[in-house]
Amino acid sequence: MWYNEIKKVGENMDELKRDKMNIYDIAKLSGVSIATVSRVVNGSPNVSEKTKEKVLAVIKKSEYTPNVFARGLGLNSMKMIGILCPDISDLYMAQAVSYLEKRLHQYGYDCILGCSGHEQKSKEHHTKLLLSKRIDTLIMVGSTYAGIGNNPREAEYIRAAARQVPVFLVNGYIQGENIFCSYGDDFQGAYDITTALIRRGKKRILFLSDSRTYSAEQKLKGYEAALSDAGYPILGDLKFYTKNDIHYIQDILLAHRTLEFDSVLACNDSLGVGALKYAKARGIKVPEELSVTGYNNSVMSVCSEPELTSVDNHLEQICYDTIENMVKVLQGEKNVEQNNKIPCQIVKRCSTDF
Amino acid sequence: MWYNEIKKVGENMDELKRDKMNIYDIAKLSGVSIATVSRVVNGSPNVSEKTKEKVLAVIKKSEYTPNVFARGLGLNSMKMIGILCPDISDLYMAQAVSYLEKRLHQYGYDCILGCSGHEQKSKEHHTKLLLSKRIDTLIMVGSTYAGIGNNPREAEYIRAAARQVPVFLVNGYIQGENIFCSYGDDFQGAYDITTALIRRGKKRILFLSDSRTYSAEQKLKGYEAALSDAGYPILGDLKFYTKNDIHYIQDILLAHRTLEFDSVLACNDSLGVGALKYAKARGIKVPEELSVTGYNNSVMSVCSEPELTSVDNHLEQICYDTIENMVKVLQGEKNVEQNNKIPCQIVKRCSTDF
DNA sequence: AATGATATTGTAAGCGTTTACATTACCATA
DNA sequence: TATGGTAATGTAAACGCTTACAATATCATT
Repeated sequence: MWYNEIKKVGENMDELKRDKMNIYDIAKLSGVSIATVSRVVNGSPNVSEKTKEKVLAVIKKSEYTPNVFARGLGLNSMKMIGILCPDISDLYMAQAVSYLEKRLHQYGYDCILGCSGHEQKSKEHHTKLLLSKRIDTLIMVGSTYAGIGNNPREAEYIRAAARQVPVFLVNGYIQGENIFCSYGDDFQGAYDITTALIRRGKKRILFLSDSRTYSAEQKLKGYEAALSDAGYPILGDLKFYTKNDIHYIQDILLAHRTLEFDSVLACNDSLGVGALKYAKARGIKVPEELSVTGYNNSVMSVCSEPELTSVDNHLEQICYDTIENMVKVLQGEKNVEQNNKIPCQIVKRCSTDF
Repeated sequence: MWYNEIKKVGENMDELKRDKMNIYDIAKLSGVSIATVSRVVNGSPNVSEKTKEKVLAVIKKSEYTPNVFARGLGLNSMKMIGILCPDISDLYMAQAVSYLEKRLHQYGYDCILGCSGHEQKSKEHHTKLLLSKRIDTLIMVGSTYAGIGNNPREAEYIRAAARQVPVFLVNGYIQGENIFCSYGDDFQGAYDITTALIRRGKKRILFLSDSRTYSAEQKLKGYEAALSDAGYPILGDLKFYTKNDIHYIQDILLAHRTLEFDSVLACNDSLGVGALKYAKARGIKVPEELSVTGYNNSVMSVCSEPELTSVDNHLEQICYDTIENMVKVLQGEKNVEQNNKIPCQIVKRCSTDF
């Protein structure tokens, strides 16, 4: 065998431990062929009990770990999932990645993380990089810009990625072959919040958002639908777009003195906290004079004073479903749900009086 | 060549695009050998300009991507860094991972993320998993339990890992061969905060912590040193250990009615916010009657009311240094700093009167 | 035109697995 | 004891790259 001529393998196991062992070493030490070692390692049933024990003993003693690169070459998979996340320092996305990783791990997958930032170019670049690592599937965290023609390019590159591996969107929504979405029903969430505010007699609800993502658009639609259903007008000046920075929000609201509103529906908790800061700065009492609601039910909503009424969109469930679907797809199951919408739930705290 | 007999490769490139191309396909299409293709792909200087262009054109047209598994096999590296993070949903660690990933990416490395939780067993398990993926180095985020004999086992398994690949601790501290630490000088941070409180006449400073990590121990020592230097006694009942949960902290402090303190030095912002909630619940005015300081300067410190004075320990710098050191080590540089301590800085906000 | 140096390209071994297929061992049955 | 079937094991090709070394091309000198 060419192999033995290259590596002069001694008989003494202690001596061997120095270098990384390979399957030939194990085979030799246990007196079987590499095929048998491979079978043992991979839990094949076609190995006699005696042989299995013998090989396992050697493996244990020699601290052998199969080379994942070689295995990857043979199987064309390393059981690696790519996770693309615009910003892992964002509380919500970090939470998502945490849930995803946990579940992936339970299924024996590892994840390689790409933090792309929010720019289109950069997202595409990171996607390419992840794909070049021969990941088994790609999970994209965070809402997509697939609103009314807002960013047609995003849909395109995601569909392109889906031609290579199954793509799973966490809180994104794009339809296409090999694309699977799981997301919170933000239309309903915003509808419910708006309705609750209306019931408490609010007339001018400020819709506070920082982006034009699919998720944000759904919230907007829910907000508008609730207003319509209550027979209220939809006012353009009450749709307020700003930067996601607490103090910036405070300042910009302070600057718009003429803008009148009796409540704020913020599209995330950070925006909600910004609104609270504004109220504090102007000496407006919350919730007596102003109701404020956040969104996502993050830890921020519980840091503020008063604590922020928010919407829990069951991120854990979303992530869980994502991985379940992924496993199904990888197992070749047909007819996996491509459009998994999960209901939201209002979490009442002290920034509202309902 | 055996190869051509297996895959009947047509001359028409469009026809080829169906399956993934490999280096033989590219070689054939460009009329060169695979060695030359490899050289072009890896930017070797020993290729004529003409050939390079020709090959690159084919590569582009055929959308060829080198197989990372095969490359990994040959080079015994996939340019992959393992990041072990106890809890990626923790703001501080998520921020760290974000910084690390960004910098790694600039150096052409990808990172595979393992979220281990805080338990020893689980950490060891995840470490093994990461190592089995043949990562180039291992980065461990979060403080280690290497305090005064608190968890001797942790040091052991980290040293074991360091026998396989270089290990980099972000905010951890363990000495050993092949182990490189970068961390904030929390002794100094706590010392400075404590001194500032003392200067404002505080007599009974509550030291609020949730763990016995190296970092927490350093803070404790800084706190005690500052007290000593000011000629103050170190009182056991003022060292308060609790769970890291805002409402739990509020409740437990409320329950300890007899415990008197005029200021709180919290070991992280979450604990600090808990203390603020406690003050609010008891109607104690902050900062007039009670000063509260947090630690880490996270977004939480700016959500609360009043906003929390905190300590910025320059996480970005820590992460940056970590990667710089890592690259040096991988380049075979000798004498890389194994003990990189970075100064902290107080960020004054409204929860203190200094 | 022959020579030698250098630039460019090619050949084939090696990386460590998996697995189809071939071979051998084992055992019950005729 | 021969026979056939099954269980266990082994052999060798295949995965797609890198790279040492060999071979050839190129070109300026003599």
